[in-house]
Amino acid sequence: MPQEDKTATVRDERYDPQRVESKWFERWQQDTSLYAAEPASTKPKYYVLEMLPYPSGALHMGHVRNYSIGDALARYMWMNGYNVLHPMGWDSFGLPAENAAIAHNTPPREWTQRNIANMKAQMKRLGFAYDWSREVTTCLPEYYRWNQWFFLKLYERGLAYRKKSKVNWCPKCATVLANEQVAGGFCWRHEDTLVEQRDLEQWFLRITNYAEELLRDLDKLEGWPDKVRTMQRNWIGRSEGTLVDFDLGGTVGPAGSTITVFTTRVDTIYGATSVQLAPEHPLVADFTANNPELRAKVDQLKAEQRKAKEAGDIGEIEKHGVFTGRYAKNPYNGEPLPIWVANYIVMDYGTGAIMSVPAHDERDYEFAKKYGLPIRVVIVPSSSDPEETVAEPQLPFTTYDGMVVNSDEFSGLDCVDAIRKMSEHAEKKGFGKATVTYRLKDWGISRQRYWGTPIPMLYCEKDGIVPVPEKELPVILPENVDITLTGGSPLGRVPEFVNATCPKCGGPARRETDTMDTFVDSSWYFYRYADARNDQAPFDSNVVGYWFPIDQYIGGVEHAILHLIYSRFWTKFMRDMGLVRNDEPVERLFTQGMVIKDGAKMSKSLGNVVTPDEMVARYGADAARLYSLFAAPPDRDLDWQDSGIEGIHRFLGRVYRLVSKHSTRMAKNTARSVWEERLTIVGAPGLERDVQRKLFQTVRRVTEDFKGRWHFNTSIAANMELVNQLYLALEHEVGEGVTLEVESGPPLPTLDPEFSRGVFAYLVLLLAPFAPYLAHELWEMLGEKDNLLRAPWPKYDPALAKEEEIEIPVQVNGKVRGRIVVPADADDGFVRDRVADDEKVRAAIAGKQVVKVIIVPGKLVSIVVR
RNA sequence: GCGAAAGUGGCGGAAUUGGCAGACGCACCAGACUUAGGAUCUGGCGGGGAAACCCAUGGGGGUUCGAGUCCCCCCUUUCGCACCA
Repeated sequence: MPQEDKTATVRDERYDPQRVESKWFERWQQDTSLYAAEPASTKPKYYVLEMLPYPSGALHMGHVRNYSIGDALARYMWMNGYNVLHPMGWDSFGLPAENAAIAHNTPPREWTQRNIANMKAQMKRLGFAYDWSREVTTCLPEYYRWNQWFFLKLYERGLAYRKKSKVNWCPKCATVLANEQVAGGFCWRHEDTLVEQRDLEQWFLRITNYAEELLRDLDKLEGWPDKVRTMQRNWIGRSEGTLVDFDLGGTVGPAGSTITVFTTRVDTIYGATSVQLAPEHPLVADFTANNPELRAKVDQLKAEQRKAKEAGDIGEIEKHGVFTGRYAKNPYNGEPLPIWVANYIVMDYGTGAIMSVPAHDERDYEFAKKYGLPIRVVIVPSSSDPEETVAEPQLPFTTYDGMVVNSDEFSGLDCVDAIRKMSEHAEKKGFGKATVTYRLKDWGISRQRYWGTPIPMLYCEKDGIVPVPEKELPVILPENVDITLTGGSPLGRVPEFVNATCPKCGGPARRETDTMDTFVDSSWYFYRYADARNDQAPFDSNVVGYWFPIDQYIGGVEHAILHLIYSRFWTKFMRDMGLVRNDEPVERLFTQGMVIKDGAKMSKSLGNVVTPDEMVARYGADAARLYSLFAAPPDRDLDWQDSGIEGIHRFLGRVYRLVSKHSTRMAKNTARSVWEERLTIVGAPGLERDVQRKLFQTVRRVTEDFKGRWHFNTSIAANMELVNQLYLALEHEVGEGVTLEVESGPPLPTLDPEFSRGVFAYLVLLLAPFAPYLAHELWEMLGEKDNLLRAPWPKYDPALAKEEEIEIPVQVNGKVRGRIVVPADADDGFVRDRVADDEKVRAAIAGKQVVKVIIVPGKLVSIVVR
């Protein structure tokens, strides 16, 4: 800092984020290998990942928050000597590109590329430390060819199959949705749009093959939030039960001659007094074929169920049913049971048919009461005293804690035993078996849209379904496709694409025109980062073996059952084909809260949006990042307040002025080992000791926040406290009326130059993960030559962080009545003496009898008197 | 209906294992420096009271020398699941 140039000095001492940040931005632009992970290293590896964004056009504050957390962690791990992999990419296939294309007449690829360029520039301006040499863009053939390759592998293994079935159709998306993409009957992208059911031929992935393992391994994911694990558990929805065939006594129609019922309580089957079918059950069509009256009633029930489902309250539907006039035989006792159709029985769970046991099921009880069906008790409470006559239980009696009665040879068994024995019985007799059902269904991945990975399959009149040979991959997504027309897959209107040659017979074949769900792209993208430029394989197994599993994954909880369950499935499939060795992709998962403003999620329609660009322009990237970490703990929702970032801006200015003022008065050109040793001196004098203690306390707090709870808001608060104390400490030495702002005047208070340098260097190191621009600027100002990014994280000596003397409160009968000052390690006897000396305490206990004295070392003294 | 999380000053939030409630920041008030201040520095800032003190962590009970923290009941908000047979 040139002393003779007054104006320069003045300008330099004012914190100007634009000046500081543009300087470092330029430097960082020059060095493309700055944040590159080392391919092989003796250092321990650390893979930190934030969920890749959809390139919608611009980053929003939610992104900034997500990436600020990840970036702070990445920088912290670098400073702790890890070989860090911190990549970024683009989830760049998907509907918005098509919709934008239709709205603005821009091809999806152009729109997407423009958005990527803009968002990448924003990320760089925000100073996120990504290894851009590993950038993954899912809409490029070099990426999606491996989607196609994986699809062929799945097909080879029977894990991809084609089937006609009822599928979810979103009229706004004009495409099919997976079950996971339907929320309460509505489209996950259009919360006001009801999903319709359509019969379509679709490609499915057999995720249900892994249902059991996906469920079981949740227990191993101890680094995941319980909330997410619970959501996945619920989604998989494992249920043990028994399938039982009820005979109709002859074929009714195409749907056959038996009703298969799923029940978790086969032990209650002797209490069944009817069979209930879902209105959509195939047999119902047979029953109503020649019975218009019944059909009308069934249609009514169907409509009621549909309405309730659409309203999202199928749980509260008023139960209605109609007797079909038919009977089915209970195979256990040969009893004919009336068959009903009921509006509360849904086709998409179990078999769509139940046995109704009013005595032991609340719903059946309610239904039976309403329609006057018989109620027969077959389970009674287990009695501890066998002599006692078993009382009639309060109905419905639904617990497993009971004993079976009135059930032939099964009478006398307890419920759990009975379920097992009765299932075995069914299997032996050939009318049923124990089974496990899941709520999880196979993953439908066909999409009738343009902007996605073409499914590499062919349809030949002679050879049927034929996969595209591996060597012909990728099947390139054609350009210049008219996507403005609706109805059917856009690719179907491109003859050059559709018309192909059958690789088996050489005859004409038709190409599959549906594209893949974009969740395919994101199911394995993080493996590609490990070996992003491989053109022989999706990745090299050994390279992936080094980096995986991901040590820390950070993203929004909204992907709890979509992306995160698909990714787990994909990993297990790749493991089974020998491509990866890990069972799970992610070791630790962190779900950050949303950014809200004025009590609502930021959205254009509410007009409460704050953009990163505005914030960067006004306060700089550091302030925007720091505020997004400071305003709330990362796992909670963040309430954005414009005035809050002002405070952060002020804080950064305070740090800047403090360091720049004192940088001229501290030691230069000394090695870290020198000032670090001076910093850790034992027996430092007054002011120095106060600063030293606070410094090491701060190092401890920030370090522990990184290791533990990730409450960066308190880490940053700790840094603020340190800065506040430095201001006061340095001010204090000068005396009254002299402030640090004075341009000329008496010399500022000086700490030992080496010590001083150490203090400020540590402060800068502590801020480096959160505010990299300012930290780099100050690091350089201090004359440090090492790369701050790899500079060792500060250490703390617990002994030096310790207070010598502490003030502890003295309570009398639970009220604070006095305070004593004692050495931090004072023993009980010493404390007792001090308490006895204290005037206020003496007054409080005067004339009373001391019953008990509790001394909590270092915390408080509690005296009980009577 | 079931399950989970949360409820603390005017606001965002601290208080990690039961031990001084309100760290840090915002807003506000006062002072300093100033031609000026929307810059900067310093101080104040839960409520009541002149004070001693008293009251206060959604409400009500309890355990304890001591409860924001543990237990029971209730209220509110958010999220997840929902006739799952």
